[in-house]
Amino acid sequence: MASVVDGNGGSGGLVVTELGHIKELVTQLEVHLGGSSPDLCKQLASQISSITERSISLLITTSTLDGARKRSAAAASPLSDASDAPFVKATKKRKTKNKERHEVRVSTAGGDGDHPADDCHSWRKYGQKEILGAKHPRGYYRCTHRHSQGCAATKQVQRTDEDPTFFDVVYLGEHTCVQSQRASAAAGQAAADAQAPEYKYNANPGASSLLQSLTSSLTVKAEGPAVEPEQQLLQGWDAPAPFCFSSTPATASGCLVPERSPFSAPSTSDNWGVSPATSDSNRVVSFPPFEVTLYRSSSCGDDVQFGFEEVMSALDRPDGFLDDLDIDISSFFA
DNA sequence: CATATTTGACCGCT
DNA sequence: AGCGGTCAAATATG
Repeated sequence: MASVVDGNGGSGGLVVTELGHIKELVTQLEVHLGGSSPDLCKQLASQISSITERSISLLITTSTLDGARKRSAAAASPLSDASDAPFVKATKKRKTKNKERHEVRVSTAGGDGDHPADDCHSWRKYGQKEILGAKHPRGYYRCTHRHSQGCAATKQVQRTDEDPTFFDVVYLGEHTCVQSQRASAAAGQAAADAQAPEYKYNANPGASSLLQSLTSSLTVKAEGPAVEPEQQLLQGWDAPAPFCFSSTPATASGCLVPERSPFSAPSTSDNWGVSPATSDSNRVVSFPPFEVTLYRSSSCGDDVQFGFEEVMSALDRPDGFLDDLDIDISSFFA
């Protein structure tokens, strides 16, 4: 359930990955420290800070949520941990049934301080509960189109105990709706949905679909063993990476909202359409997290268009970065 | 008036 | 029995 693509079946490896990323950023920072781009240094420092924060969050989450879960399934085989089948014995019925469950921790940045940033979906609150042992109540939301379109997606939002500026958001179920009635910030999303409905699940269509394209149309050297399709659905949630990837976009739902994003310019989802010819190389891997931050809710549905240079520049990576990752980008930037 | 939120009641699971 | 999740009537909002 709480699976990540780190080859360890747990978040420990992820934290290591994050720490590696931090180290890499520190190295970059050292290089640029005496340089002529204080802004870059600032950005690097900010990235380091944010990744560190995520790592801490991850460790906290691991020791609470995962810990509780693992305690309840203590007898389960460690190897089966990553498949969503810890209930081998009691497969009859669970309260959460077969709903996909994805957890993310988001800050109020991009939101209004009382709510996490908009995730480009219309939610309607249907309940609130005081949760035992938690300082803050949990809000229950379902998709606005539950009745009109039978969309069964729900989410639970709860302010974290540790840091009131952060929320734990749990998405349950998949969106089956086409959000053509979304009136607010995502006005442009409707058209995008019509043409590329698989992207409607992404919090940041431009950034997410870019990386979706990257991960689905490119051959990437994985850090760990190849991921099974079922596991692909789960990664990116318990993971602190700012994106979730999926080679099966139609089943991905509710990506974490990146807090800061260089993708502030408009773009169309279909500009980043996945090449059908590359569907056989759709292995999803755990990227060294692209530091894409500063997501604004107002960018939901915005059309963004940029080229490779801009992307790499925005990602603050050298052009050869992808080469280092053994990524074949030839078919991507046509 | 239509739609969204609040909130106590209800229900199923452990 | 207690807890978490959902329902639905009352209320609020535009």
